[in-house]
Amino acid sequence: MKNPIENLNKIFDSRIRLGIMSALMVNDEVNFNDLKELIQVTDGNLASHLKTLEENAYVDVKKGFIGRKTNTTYAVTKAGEKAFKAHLQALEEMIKGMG
Amino acid sequence: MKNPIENLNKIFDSRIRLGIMSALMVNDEVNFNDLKELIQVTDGNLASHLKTLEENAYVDVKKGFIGRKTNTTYAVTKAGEKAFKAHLQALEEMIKGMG
DNA sequence: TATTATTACTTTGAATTACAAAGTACTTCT
DNA sequence: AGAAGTACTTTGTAATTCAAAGTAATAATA
Repeated sequence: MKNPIENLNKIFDSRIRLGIMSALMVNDEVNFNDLKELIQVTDGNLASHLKTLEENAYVDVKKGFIGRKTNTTYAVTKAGEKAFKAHLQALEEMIKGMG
Repeated sequence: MKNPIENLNKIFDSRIRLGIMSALMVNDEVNFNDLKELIQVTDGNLASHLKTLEENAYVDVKKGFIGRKTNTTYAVTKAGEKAFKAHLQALEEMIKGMG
């Protein structure tokens, strides 16, 4: 038997970061408030998890406008997509290893 | 879009507890040292994560012997199996939600 | 024009969690 | 007798997580 968790990415241990990534994998971009609504976190908390993802270059920020209102949207980077897919792969292997 | 993480079990956010559960799902029972080897944790750390799982009634302890040596083995409970399967289900739904 | 609201944060502080290391009790092997 | 193994518990620290409050900029409302 081999270590079932060695290929899991520590960044994605956090359910909130998992949720963010999974939302960003589906949609080309998602704005701050929609993410907040979706994942049910406080804005401060969301901002700090997004920051962690940004620091790891898994997520990009795009500051824009809807009409005249500020609208910050987030999107996964290539690296983020790759890392997340690898994590899912590791999860699948862990589950498969369970026959 | 619905919250992708609401059905994830918080107990299984921890990679180590995930690893323990996944090892116990495959094998009817696994002893302390094999788990330690497999998951690569210190014994104190392993013991405390096992305790968390025991407290949640996801895991049972069986104290026995191999010859004359003490041998403590761990096994998933019915409840643990159910909870873990539900968690995996939630993960799968999260991934599937990603098309 | 004043004020209230909204967006997207940052900062602060507290609580929780995780971890390694050391200590313990019991047994077994040499 | 002494060393080693098993399965812990305890201790202390570090890291993580979180809510709440504060902030700055703009926009909507009265």
